[in-house]
Amino acid sequence: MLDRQVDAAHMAVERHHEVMLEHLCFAEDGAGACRDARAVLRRRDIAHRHGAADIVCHVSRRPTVSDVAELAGVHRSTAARALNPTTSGLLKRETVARVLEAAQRLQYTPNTIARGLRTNRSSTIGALIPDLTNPLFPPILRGIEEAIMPLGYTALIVNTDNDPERETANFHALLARQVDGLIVATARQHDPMLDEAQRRGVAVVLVNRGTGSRTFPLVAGDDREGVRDAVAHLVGLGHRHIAHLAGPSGVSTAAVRASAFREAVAEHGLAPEATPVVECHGYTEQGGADAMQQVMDARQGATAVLAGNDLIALGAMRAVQARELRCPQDVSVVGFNDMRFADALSPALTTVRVPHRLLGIEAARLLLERIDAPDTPPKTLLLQCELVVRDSTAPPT
Amino acid sequence: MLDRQVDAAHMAVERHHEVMLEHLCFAEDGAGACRDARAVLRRRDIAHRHGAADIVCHVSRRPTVSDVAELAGVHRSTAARALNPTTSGLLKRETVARVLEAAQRLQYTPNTIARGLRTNRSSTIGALIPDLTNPLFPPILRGIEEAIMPLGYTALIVNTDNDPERETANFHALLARQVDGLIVATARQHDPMLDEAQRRGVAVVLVNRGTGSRTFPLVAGDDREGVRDAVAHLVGLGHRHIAHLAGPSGVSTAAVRASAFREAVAEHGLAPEATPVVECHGYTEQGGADAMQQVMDARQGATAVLAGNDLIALGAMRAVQARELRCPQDVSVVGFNDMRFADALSPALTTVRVPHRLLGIEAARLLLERIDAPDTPPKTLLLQCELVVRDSTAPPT
DNA sequence: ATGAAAGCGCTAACAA
DNA sequence: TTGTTAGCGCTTTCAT
Repeated sequence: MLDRQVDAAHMAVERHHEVMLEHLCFAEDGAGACRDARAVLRRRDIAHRHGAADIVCHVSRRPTVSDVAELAGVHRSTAARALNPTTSGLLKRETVARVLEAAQRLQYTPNTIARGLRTNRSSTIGALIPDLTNPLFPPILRGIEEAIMPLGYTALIVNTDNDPERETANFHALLARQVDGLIVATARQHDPMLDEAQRRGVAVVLVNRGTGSRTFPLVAGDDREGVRDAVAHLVGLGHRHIAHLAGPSGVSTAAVRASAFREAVAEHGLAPEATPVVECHGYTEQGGADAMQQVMDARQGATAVLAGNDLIALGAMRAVQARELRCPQDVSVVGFNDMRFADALSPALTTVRVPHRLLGIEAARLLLERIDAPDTPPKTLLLQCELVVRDSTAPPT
Repeated sequence: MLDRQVDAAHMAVERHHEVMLEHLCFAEDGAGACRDARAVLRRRDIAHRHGAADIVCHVSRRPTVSDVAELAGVHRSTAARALNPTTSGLLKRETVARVLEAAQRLQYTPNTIARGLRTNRSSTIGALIPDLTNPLFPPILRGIEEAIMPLGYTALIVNTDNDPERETANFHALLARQVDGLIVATARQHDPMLDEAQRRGVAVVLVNRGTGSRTFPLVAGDDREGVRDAVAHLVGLGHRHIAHLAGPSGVSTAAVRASAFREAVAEHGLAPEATPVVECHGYTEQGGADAMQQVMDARQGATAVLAGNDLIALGAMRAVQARELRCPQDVSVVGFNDMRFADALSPALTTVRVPHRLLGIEAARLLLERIDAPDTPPKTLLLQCELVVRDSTAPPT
């Protein structure tokens, strides 16, 4: 039909097609009356004038394998086999061609949902993200997408706003959609949602943030190493009073970075009094600004701060500038993550780059592995970080 | 098992439960052998030691309505009715209670996919986004989510990278998942994907970017007004040579803003030679930097530029600084969007704020409307923009 | 107020 | 190589 051969056989099939489409209309209006009102509402009656015959046919619903089969003159299952690359080898070439052509004509697209019901797989994974507007997460999602799309998977992405209630609601929404697995960027040290996931036997991979236990695979940056590099950089510049503006407790990255900070400064022989750790109430600009106020109010002023992440660093720099102090001349600031625009801030932020896109890619890979083999012991993958020195750090004056 | 009350009735139910679970195991290993290998692989055999009875039961698959019904001692359809708030009114209170309790005990979650197959709705919408790492889009997605989640919808989000091939592939992946509708932020003036969507009768709402025709509803910022305000601001500061760094052609926002720019400068009596429009090759920093070079190379230097968006503005400011010129003293720069961190750039960017989150909310509302009533004529909704004056604009020197 | 039964679109074991 | 058949989990009409 694609190549317009004009022979009897062709004409016959052509007629068959029209009849079938008419049949579909009847099915819709007659026997199909059992469909619910919605379906009827959704139907769009697109009229095609068909050549000389001048027959108007209503394309009233999505074509199914059965429609394709009928048009191709084969059985439903044969059509299904032809449409599936893995099974199409079992069929005669000519049959496959005929079915494929029919599918094309009808603009057939398989119904993944129906397939999923049968095969018990949705080819969909869920991604739980604390906050999409935090520039840290989009690259992770890009990585995830990059890894899964070639394999026919799609990601359902949900925000949790660090709100346990939203988190559970979203979690259940994802489960109800039969996701094959979950990538979780919202993990807390003690996380009831993850306990439930464990109980239910859902495949889960954590990204960026971990939990207290080793229950799930985790892909994260090697924060410990990153902190060590950052502290070495500051000490190398001559700083002896360094504060750490830690992320909120309960989040693993905050805990790891804080503990790594204490270790690192100790290694350089700095006393705890000269290296205070202040907890921010969130991985936010405001959190950073508030914490920085405290540091500046303290008796023994720090000449440098290591922020728990770039947003905290930004808040800290603003707090510094608000007091008519200058960064880096009066206070050096180091961030964490190297989020987008870290290099466009004023001053350009010295920070520890975490390979977020790669985090996403590896997490997705691990998840797909786990979906196929749920009982392999959970791996932890720490990806290398890199200190990026820009303009927010300088020797103390 | 949850509340350890020890009375006869409870025990009875308890036994029933165990029997049922055992039954499930048998079904899995015996008659259930027709399940495919995957399903067997996925099953997790969690062993519970149950008190004194010491019975080990295997929770081998997700509970279904049938399981709930069996445990509650009612028919499948009764259980389904009880579980559905709209139909539970038809049942005796006590029956409903019994079913609900059974559901709770089994940790039952409905299978949205199976429901969708039956009802022809997936309660899922698709969102096509050019690039998630462009800070313009996350707030739109947040808005969408905010509007749809309370109604039980979830969003499948895909990136297209402005690549038509990826776009079509993703489009079909979404269709295959039976999305109820699509929110499209990737529209081009002439867009084959949208033509196909039109042919297939998919519910679509455009957000931020429109097309040449009025086929689909559109929610966008009132760019024309925003541009007018920006130009008035620059003229008010005394600028008489203003360049526009336009977005890439083919994208509606670029065309609208450019045309609005020409209108606005004409209204202020500025000659076309004094108000050149340079097209950037992308809504990117690099695009902005390259275009700014051209402007600075031109004979008649501009004292101010209106950028097509904030990324272009950022690129422009960098190009200015790279030539040892200063912004705003030598060149004033105005952006568009007021993306996140626009206020943290150096200098803080004067820009036109577009209410992105609201765009998302309204687009989602419109889409839900359209899903229920596909034949209403498409509306266009332009939301008000607001000029935010910061430090990147000043009188010419 | 509840049960019986059919069917959404697809796949896969079995049969021919 | 292809057809037959059953069933995934859910909803919904019809019957009781």
